[in-house]
Amino acid sequence: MNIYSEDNNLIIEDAKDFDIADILECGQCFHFTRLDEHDYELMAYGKYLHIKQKFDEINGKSKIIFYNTTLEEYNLIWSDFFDMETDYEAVKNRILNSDKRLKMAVDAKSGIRILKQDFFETLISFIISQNKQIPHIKQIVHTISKRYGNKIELMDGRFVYTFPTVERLYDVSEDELRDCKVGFRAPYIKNAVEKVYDKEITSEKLKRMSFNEARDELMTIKGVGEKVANCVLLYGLSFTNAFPVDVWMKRIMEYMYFGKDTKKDIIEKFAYERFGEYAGYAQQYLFYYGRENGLGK
DNA sequence: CTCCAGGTCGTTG
DNA sequence: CAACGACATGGA
Repeated sequence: MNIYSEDNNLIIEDAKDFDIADILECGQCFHFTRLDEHDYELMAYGKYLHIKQKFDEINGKSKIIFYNTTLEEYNLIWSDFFDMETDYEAVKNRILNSDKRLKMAVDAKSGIRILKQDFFETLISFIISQNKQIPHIKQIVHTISKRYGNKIELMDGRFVYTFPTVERLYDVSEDELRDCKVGFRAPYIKNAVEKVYDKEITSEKLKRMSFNEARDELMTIKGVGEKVANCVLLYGLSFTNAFPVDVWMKRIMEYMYFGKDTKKDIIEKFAYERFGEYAGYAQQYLFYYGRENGLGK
């Protein structure tokens, strides 16, 4: 991997196990827009990023362009956000040692990385996600950001909006939330915002807890069950053993391992026994691959 | 029109 | 505990 600056842009050449489309489209985040093939803009940690990846047809190597980004900003935010310190070749080896049957999924979606997203944004986003399709979730996250986030003016004159802080959302009423089309989730969001605002729940405290303690703590929030808690643990708190089981993962795991209707907590336990600390990564390859290929119908 | 979506809650058996 | 309907909203 080779990093350098060029015309206000930051360039990374030969990044291993990195595909910006896989990373953003695999269902772990919602606050981004696809501009073109491997060309995206996204918001995270109060920043806007336009990122584009070009692949060399012959050797398969790529060049990633972080537009208008300094090395300082990359080191401060994007390196962590994109989990650049993790060796995904080692991750894949561990997963495949646990089960060779994931080879199809891992090979097909080999550019996935588990983003280290902001805890609060991840919590609210996945409360919204329940019983909704991904395009709807994205739409609602964009609406909430546009109404209550910070406005950033881009160099071309366009405006983009960061996800709001907990302090800003604290002043937003349930009716105003409903007007963002969150429906019956409005009181759930309210409850989550209050607990985080009051510092009853903080990412620092959760990160110091064991996996089970942190999950139980998250589930004290109304509207946060096992699945949403697992998503927050995996995407927003770096608990890589979290294994969210939604309708898709249930279908996929039943198709691959059980062959019959199986309860979600049995599936989750099975995954942890098989993949251990790497269960979260395994889940992401399976979810994205299985969903795209309709595994388990 | 009916069915379902990266679920969870409250209520019954 | 396990099972089941309700819950907003929008797209197929």
